[in-house]
Amino acid sequence: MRQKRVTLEEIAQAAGVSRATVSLVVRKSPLVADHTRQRVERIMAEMDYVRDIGAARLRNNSSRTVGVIVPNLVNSFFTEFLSGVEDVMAQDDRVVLLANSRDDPWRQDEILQRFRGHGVDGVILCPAVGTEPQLSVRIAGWGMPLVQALREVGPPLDFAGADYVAAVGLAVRHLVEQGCSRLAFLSVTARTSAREERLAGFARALAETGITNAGIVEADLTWEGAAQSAAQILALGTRPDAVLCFNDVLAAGLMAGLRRAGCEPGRDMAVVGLDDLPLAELTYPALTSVAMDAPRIGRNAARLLARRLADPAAVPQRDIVAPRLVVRDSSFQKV
Amino acid sequence: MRQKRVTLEEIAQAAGVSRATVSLVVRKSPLVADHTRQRVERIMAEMDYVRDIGAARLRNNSSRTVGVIVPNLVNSFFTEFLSGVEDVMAQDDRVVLLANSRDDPWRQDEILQRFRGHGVDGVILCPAVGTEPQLSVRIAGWGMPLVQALREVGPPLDFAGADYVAAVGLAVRHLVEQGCSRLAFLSVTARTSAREERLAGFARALAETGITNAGIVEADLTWEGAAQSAAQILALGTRPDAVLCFNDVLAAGLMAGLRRAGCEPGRDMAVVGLDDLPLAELTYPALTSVAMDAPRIGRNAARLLARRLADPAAVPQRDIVAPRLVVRDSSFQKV
DNA sequence: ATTCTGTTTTAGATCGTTCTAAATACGGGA
DNA sequence: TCCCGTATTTAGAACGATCTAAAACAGAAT
Repeated sequence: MRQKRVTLEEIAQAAGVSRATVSLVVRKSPLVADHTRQRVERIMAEMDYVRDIGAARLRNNSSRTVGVIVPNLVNSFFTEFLSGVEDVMAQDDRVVLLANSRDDPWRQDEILQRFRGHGVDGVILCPAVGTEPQLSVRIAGWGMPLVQALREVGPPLDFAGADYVAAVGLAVRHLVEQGCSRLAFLSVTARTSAREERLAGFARALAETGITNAGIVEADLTWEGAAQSAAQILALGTRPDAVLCFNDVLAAGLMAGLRRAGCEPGRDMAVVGLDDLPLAELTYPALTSVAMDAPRIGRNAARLLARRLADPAAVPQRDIVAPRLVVRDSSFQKV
Repeated sequence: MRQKRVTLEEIAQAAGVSRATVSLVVRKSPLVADHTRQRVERIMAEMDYVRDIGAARLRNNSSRTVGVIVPNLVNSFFTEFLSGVEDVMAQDDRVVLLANSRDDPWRQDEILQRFRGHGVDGVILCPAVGTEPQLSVRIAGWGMPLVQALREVGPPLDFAGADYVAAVGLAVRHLVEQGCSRLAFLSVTARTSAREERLAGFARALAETGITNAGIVEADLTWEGAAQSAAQILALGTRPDAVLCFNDVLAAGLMAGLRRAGCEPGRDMAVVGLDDLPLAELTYPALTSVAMDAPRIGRNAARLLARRLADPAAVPQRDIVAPRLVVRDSSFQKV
């Protein structure tokens, strides 16, 4: 039995004022007299009035709703990111529409249309693999404020991410200090801006430190994928004494695979991850990683969007968080 | 520059029919003639029409929007659950409003009001610790369809969860088969229905197998909390040879704590978790756990809500998924 | 009293859709 | 030709808020 809503009209009736006045009270306008405001507020509380934001939006075009699209809800990096977004949005009394593109550009399009239909004020998007570069301008064409996060397509607009080039640099320098001299990189097959950035960081760090590139191996972005690539890594022309991984999930998988192949990570081979997910503490040996503070990136993205909503003409801004090296046990190498 | 929406009226104009007819086309009503439908559909596509769901809801009271409230976005059990919910909702062309109560009943109330204001069709709630038992009836009083998930307060209504009593039974029987004879339980301080259920399962399983209860220890629901409780467990009056943990996060933390105290899990002490999170594969030794299929619980919850929306008078239903034991290396015990 | 401020309040139109009830069109059969 | 039933279409009133422009109300100054 769907309840009927208490409306402004009814409150107005009960308070002996007009709908318009009650509306002003709801919106905390300074125009209404104190005694009126108090009376109306009391009555609203008594009658359990809940403002209909949908109806309001119809008139004034602000739904206090934002869409968030992530490519994945299993990788905890994205959920920590999401948690940061949700956090700031809740503080601003906004609500998050969540959707999972599963890294499928077609699904992503569907979701965007759905969001459009729901009248979101703006969108935070981590573009799916294979997203057309023009997507961000298409979205702009709809008049829908957009912030990209973690990955990026199209011309540089509002963006919240992390400095993976620097992150890779930190990791490589750490390994060099540990005495490693032949370094491999475990990358992923999926082509995203995040991947390009890490590869670029790898190339740059090799150049800067002069360490040997033992090779780049690609794996699927899963635990098993990484475990299977252990064999490839051990068979590389120049056998590496350290492996830097695209992220912690791959690093954890790789360590399992190496051990299965009789190569003990943290002793026979140094392994370093990226992201510093909570699981880094729980692997064995505990995983050395570079922390990216995903919740913070999420908060940044939310704030960027809030800024854009407040001032649609603002100049595009990029918020990049700095990485922090967290040394644990997997990066020692004692041959 | 916020774009103006293309409206029904404009489509109607362009197609030389009335607003009402276009509305019928949008809703795929069989009432309109085929040639009209086709013409209108073509024009809608040309003009990039997007139906305003908010406006529609205002009239017909269905927003195709559901709220989901979880107490936590870091524990991957909840995010996998969420992923299942989102999945089914997207299939039904519904959109998920996500919020995180952080296990705070007061925040949870705020969120519910916010959702109410946004006119959600219904809510999936995993109640925060300390939620008043009357909450579910209060929500019903608002005419807001509700499905509870994973945890439960108040009289039995629609609920999607897992059979933790059976899960604990599986784990205990497995440990007994391994030759364990003195069993401890690592529980949590937070008082939820999930906790009660697991404790009940523990008591029942002890009674059925006749194994010795070495004691129940409580920890905070974090990795560090569990690590610290290792000492307490080792100091128990009857020293246990196996520990069953509230969930995998605690189990992983406990294993780290035990090892730090010089007690090797999987050799000196059997450890079993619950939930079978992805991290269970990555701990060392790999964690024996009881899989609960969180995404499936999420899908169940979504379907329960869909059912309730379709038929508000349906008799309450409970969907409980059966547990599955996953044996890995942490449950062997070879003193 | 009247006029003039400035403060509060309000009627009525509006947002984009769906609903209701009624109008119109179309095809036969009488 | 006219009438009737079925198939299509439509005008106009909702839904619950906000906006605009103007009205009502004070109190002070003339």
